[in-house]
Amino acid sequence: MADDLREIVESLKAVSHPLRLRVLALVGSGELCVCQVAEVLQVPQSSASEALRELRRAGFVNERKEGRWVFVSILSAAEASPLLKGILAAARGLPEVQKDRARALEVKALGVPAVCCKVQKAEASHV
Amino acid sequence: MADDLREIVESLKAVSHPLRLRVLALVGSGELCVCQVAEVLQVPQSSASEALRELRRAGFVNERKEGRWVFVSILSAAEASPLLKGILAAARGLPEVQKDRARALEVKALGVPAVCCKVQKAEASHV
DNA sequence: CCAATGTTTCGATAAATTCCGATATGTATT
DNA sequence: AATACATATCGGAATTTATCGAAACATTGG
Repeated sequence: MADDLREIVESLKAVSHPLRLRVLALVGSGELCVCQVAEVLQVPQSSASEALRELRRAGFVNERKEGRWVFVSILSAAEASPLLKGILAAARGLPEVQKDRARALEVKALGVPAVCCKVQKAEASHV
Repeated sequence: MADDLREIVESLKAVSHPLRLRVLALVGSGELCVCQVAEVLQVPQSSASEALRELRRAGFVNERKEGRWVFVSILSAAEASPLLKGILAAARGLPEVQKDRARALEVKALGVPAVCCKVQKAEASHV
């Protein structure tokens, strides 16, 4: 994938961040839309969006648009790379990541529309 | 090794840096002393030392003192971790890293004392 | 003890990153 | 067209990081 030092450094920078690493690990366990990511991780929607943008630039994930929703998943080309494998393997064992995954199951069960409305409400009542 | 999100993020930050990644890859191909690292990578000795400190804090390398020299190598406990394996695998393919390794062979052939004196001289003539 | 030398830490400025509310963009629905 | 809604981007103050010469520290050998 990346055959240049700078590119790999940029990719590493992308995951050298608590939220972005959690997002990557979360997406690594299955496709999600942006609002689901924001809801699962309990962060502002703009933060989720920015985290995903960086992960996209790093070449780790890709997006699939469906109407106004954007679904994100691990880029299959990257899935084979030793680097991503190592990162995901390291992340999988973390308690925080496991909790996020459990929460993702609940959120997925609700369906996308319900979740996204919930996010909107959370934003509004955020003071 | 690291069983906490923050620790892994700190480890990733340590290698999200051109010089530090090069240093890690270099040490990954065999033990070197600090002055050799500085000479191979053509950086000030203090930069090499700082890079190694971060890699040590990240749990990737350890040191072995021999007189006034400090030899650094990959921490054997870390060598087994998927994360480090992935990082080293990704780095190995980079042209810059391969050049560094070729240069390391030359520098190693000179022996430690000759190299370290050379570094001193380079510093002095650095204007 | 003193000088030489390898390494580490400090200092200080410049540059990059983080964070999230506000705003903009694009897409469906009516 | 107008509204609603999901996502993306912007602004910009606060925090962190990078860099490397200078100075401090540690070890060896006279």
